[in-house]
Amino acid sequence: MGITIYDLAREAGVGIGTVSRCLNNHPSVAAHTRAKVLAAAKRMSYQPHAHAQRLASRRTNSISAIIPYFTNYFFLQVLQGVQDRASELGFDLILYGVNNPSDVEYYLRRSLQRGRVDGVLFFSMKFPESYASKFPQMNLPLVLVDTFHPAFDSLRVKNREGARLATEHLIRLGHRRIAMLNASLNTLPSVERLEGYRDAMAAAGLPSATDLEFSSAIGGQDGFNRQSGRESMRSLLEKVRGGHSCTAAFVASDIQALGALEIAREQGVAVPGDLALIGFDDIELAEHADLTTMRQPLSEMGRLSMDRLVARLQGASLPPMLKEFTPELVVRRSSGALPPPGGKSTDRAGSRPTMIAAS
Amino acid sequence: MGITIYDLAREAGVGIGTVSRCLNNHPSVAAHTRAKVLAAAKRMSYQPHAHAQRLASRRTNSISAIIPYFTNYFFLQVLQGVQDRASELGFDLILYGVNNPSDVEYYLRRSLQRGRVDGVLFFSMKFPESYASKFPQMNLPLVLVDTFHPAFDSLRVKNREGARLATEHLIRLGHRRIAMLNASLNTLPSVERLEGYRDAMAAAGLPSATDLEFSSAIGGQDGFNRQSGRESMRSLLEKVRGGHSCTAAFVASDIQALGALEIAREQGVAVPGDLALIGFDDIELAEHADLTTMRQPLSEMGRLSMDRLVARLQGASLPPMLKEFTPELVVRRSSGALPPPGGKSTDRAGSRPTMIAAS
DNA sequence: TTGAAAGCGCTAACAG
DNA sequence: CTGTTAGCGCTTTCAA
Repeated sequence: MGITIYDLAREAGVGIGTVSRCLNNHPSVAAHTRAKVLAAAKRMSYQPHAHAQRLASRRTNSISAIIPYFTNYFFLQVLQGVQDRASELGFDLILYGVNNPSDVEYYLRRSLQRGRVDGVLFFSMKFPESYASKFPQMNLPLVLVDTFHPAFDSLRVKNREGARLATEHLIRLGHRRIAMLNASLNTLPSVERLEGYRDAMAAAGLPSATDLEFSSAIGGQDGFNRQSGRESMRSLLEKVRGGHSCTAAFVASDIQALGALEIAREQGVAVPGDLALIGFDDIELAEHADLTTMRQPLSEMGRLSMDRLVARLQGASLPPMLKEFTPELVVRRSSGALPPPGGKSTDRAGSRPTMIAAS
Repeated sequence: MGITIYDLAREAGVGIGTVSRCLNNHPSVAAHTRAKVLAAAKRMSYQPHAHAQRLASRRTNSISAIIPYFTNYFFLQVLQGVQDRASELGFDLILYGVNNPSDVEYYLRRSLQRGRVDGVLFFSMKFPESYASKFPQMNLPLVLVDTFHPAFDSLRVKNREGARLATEHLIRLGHRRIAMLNASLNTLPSVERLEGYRDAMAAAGLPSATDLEFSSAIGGQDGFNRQSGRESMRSLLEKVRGGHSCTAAFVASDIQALGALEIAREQGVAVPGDLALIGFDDIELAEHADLTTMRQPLSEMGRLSMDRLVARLQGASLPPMLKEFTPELVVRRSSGALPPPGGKSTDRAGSRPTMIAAS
């Protein structure tokens, strides 16, 4: 019910082996033979059968991406990079979105099935130890993105350094009492961002202020959400009214920072006037909210993770690689480093921020 | 290099046909034979080879989704619904993200390749007429989401009605001079939303005010972006300062409304005080910006489109279906229907909006 | 109910 | 350089 290489072979007056070679750009085919076959293929509008190819060649030309909560800007950007690059390389991307924890193992098992995919991209979740041996065993390449395991390639953001840079920005602006509004400390990024914050405080000789460290895991996604930001901000403002001084806050993610901004607005606290704020991620909303933040090279991470996977596919038998990305400070108004919006704004398509490359 | 049904057959002392039947729950197998085979399968931790199955059975158990600009909340939500349901049904979802127009044909061709996928979901773009005959011809089910073609199943939002409801909301609040800030009129949704706006104005006996209709396609994505919203809003305010009266605006999408809000803020125009605003979509940011808007049942559309595709897969030979969804009005502060934020806000996890079901 | 055998459409090794 | 042949791992007749 479809044209096969047998039809082409007959049409072109050659053997099926030759047809296959022509179609796959195998070098040892006479130029005129190739021309003849390709002409026939075009004439009959031949289309290879993907699964027959895959069965015979033992390569699927597809990879799976196992990715949490994928209605989230962070993942989306990374995914965009992955899909872009995959498409360029002729790979199909099978998307496995994790909505509850049990999905993870299901998708891992499915990906491990013989011959289903050539490789796996695993995002932002703790990689289950029980599967660590299965990938090498099945000889299936695995690349971790925004998470880490010693046995596999990982691409990560330098959370600690990013947090340090963010905090230093506030310190440079003259703040001494700086709060940290964090997500769940059960996640590695939160822990690392807390460390970076403390690093910067200590390095500046500022009194460690654990009384100004807040963390909330409320509202799902390990506290990386708006509600959690609201909650932490409320706690902070309460303490401030209770007599603690505090003039700035570093928030573990932009989405939490947006929640924090809402509370500030509700309670009449001016940002950056009364309280300077800096976030982390540079999600799209950050620009709209004029939020100073740390930008992560999201889609670039996606592209590079795909490249790494392909390198593995091609047999590179290197030791596990850890590639780390340093976030970049993006200065907007919420941190108080920029003058308030003034006069006639020449429109620069959404007020382009001042960039300061992070060392 | 993997366990095959031959291994299982030997282990269980039966033929490969029997093994296959057991694995596929074929009825005519003796209970104890089945038990024996399944035990062997478990013991040897057998995994079927996806592509061999697909080649032999002529079913791939996967579908492709061709989707534009997929770093966009609208598509993401729909996609989430699709992936959810696909996963429940045991289908793999192959994601084809369209970043430039030429991708569309490439992905359509790829999807049409014999045996690659069982069905195709096509999103939000004009379906190329030149492919309209190819799908029936290849007997490949196709479902359109947020777009329309008479020959195929379509799931759509009632843009015209939604726009009418939005405009009526403003009229009900007493506004008479209501602007419409639109995206590119080359897109169907924009045209329909404009019609709905005009419908409402006419029905209320308000003078048609084409001098208050703005549209901008600047900034990509056919004008469904923040920059375009800024641009339109700037034009509007200029006109107002030039003497035109206008107290409210219906914006074709939330993302444009956010841009409009930015300009209002920059130019010291109070929303909703000086100008009431209503958007369309109910993206996540809408809540943060306290934007009144029309909510579309995004993930439900995704799930239903998948269901429809599966129905087609199972051979239902029905006439093309058109399912339309009516957007729902979500009232927040930007339209001026709610009192300004007051006193001690009992926290309702992000100020839940008042809902008014749309007719 | 079951086993054997014939493909599904292609790739790749092997002669020539 | 090219044709032939043997699988890839499974599903599905067809007899038994």
